[in-house]
Amino acid sequence: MPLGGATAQKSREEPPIRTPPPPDLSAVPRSNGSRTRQLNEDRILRAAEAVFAEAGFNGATMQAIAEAAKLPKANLHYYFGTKEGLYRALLNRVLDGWVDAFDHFQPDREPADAFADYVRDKMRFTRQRPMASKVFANEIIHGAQQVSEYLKTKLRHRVDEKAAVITGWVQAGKMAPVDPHHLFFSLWAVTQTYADFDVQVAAVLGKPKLGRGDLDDATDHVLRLVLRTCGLAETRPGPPSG
Amino acid sequence: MPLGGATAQKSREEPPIRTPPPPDLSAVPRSNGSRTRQLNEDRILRAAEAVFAEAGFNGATMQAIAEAAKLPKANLHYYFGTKEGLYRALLNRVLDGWVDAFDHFQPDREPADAFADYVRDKMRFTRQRPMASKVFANEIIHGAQQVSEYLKTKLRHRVDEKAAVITGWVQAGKMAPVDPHHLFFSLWAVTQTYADFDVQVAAVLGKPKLGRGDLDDATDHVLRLVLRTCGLAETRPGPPSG
DNA sequence: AAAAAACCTGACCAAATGGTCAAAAAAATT
DNA sequence: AATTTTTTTGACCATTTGGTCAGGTTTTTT
Repeated sequence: MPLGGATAQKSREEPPIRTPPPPDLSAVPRSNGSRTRQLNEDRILRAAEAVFAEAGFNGATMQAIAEAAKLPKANLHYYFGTKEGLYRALLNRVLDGWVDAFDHFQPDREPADAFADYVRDKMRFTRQRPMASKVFANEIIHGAQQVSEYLKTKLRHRVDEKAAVITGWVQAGKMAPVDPHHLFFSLWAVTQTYADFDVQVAAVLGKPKLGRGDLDDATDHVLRLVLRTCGLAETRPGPPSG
Repeated sequence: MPLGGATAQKSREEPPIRTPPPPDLSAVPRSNGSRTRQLNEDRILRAAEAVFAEAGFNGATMQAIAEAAKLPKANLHYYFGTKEGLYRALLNRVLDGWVDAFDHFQPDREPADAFADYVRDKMRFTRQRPMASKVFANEIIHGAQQVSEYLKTKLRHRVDEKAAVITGWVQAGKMAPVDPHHLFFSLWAVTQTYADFDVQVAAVLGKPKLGRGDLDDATDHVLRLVLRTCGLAETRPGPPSG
């Protein structure tokens, strides 16, 4: 749980009565498992994902999210406190699915299989939740204010860990030498570009909108690119006929 | 000149008098070459690039841009009319430098050289004007409202043209078969990721901020990736010793 | 069924923000 | 030097927007 959740209220002025400082629960969303709460939070987060992806943090309005969720605006504030609270909760959710794909990199696996699985996972995510990717991309582009801690600790360690696995493969002669960190950056870039920059890709391909077939082509291409980069696929330098 | 310039005013309500529709000058910035004008527009655009990159279109405020440019806010409106006008002018400027790099792809060149030059150009741009890249990325992520026309026409044709060159190389047996369009998407992705997502890259590398050395490493890596993908570099599958 | 807790929401703010304008200063032109 | 054009700005709006709140409704607990 990398990020904090919703805070309920904050008074503008400190009340004169010094109540015993409540334990700082600001980091733990007080989501008792209440049925309605669960349902509504999910509904709001879904709406927020779409609106934040489309308009960015500042462009998104609580009103727009409320309308997308078909709930009154005050309701969002009830569950998430502030706009930032909602945003953080959303980022949380997005980030959760982010690191999991790393699990494919196990020392005892065949590199080619691991990369293939990883790429396919990423591309599947791109297809299924392009909005999530955009929200994340937007956050990073604008300085990662909310997630920089996460990047510097959890993500970094995770990457270091898996970079070591790749280094191991290289040293075992199982794949061509590649800078593992930069390899990850490239993997993220080439897969997420189909979510974040979908409009550009579609425009250049002359399609009104990316379809399943396009994403399949993209996956094939990316797969080839990665395997060749790692020396895991023959690159017959000539026309397919010869 | 892919995009329009500044529009001066727009009335909220249609006046009852049907004045003859004025010739649509909305697309032509009335920038006479006045010395001060040239100077101030440039100054404002530079400030705008930084602010828009950092905060996105909606997050950026005219006030903030004015302060960055050290000019009163009303001055920006004098030169660019509206916030959108300023934004479009900025995008214009950014886009100008975007397509030029394509010139490296000439049929009679050695593929390896063309790709190397292209990648180096892109990486140089990433290093020198990361803000510009971010402004552009932001625009695309949020639907490319202002540049979709440009993407669908000028950029697309340019890419098609150069894709043909690459196809030619493949058919001549000068490089491994690759989908040229997707290859471009990958080229853009892996190079621009170092501008757009610099914060993430730095965080994962454990640096406070990307330095020249990091960008050099990145360039080496990307170069290798591209050449291997195109079958233009031997991928000795083993440790550097063997 | 009564009490408590959780939930809902219309009506309201205060602040921020894009944009306007008129009058003055500076530059360019005649 | 007079006149015209361009530039400069402080003061000023109208609108938007995040956030609050009180009082009511529903659900859960006892």
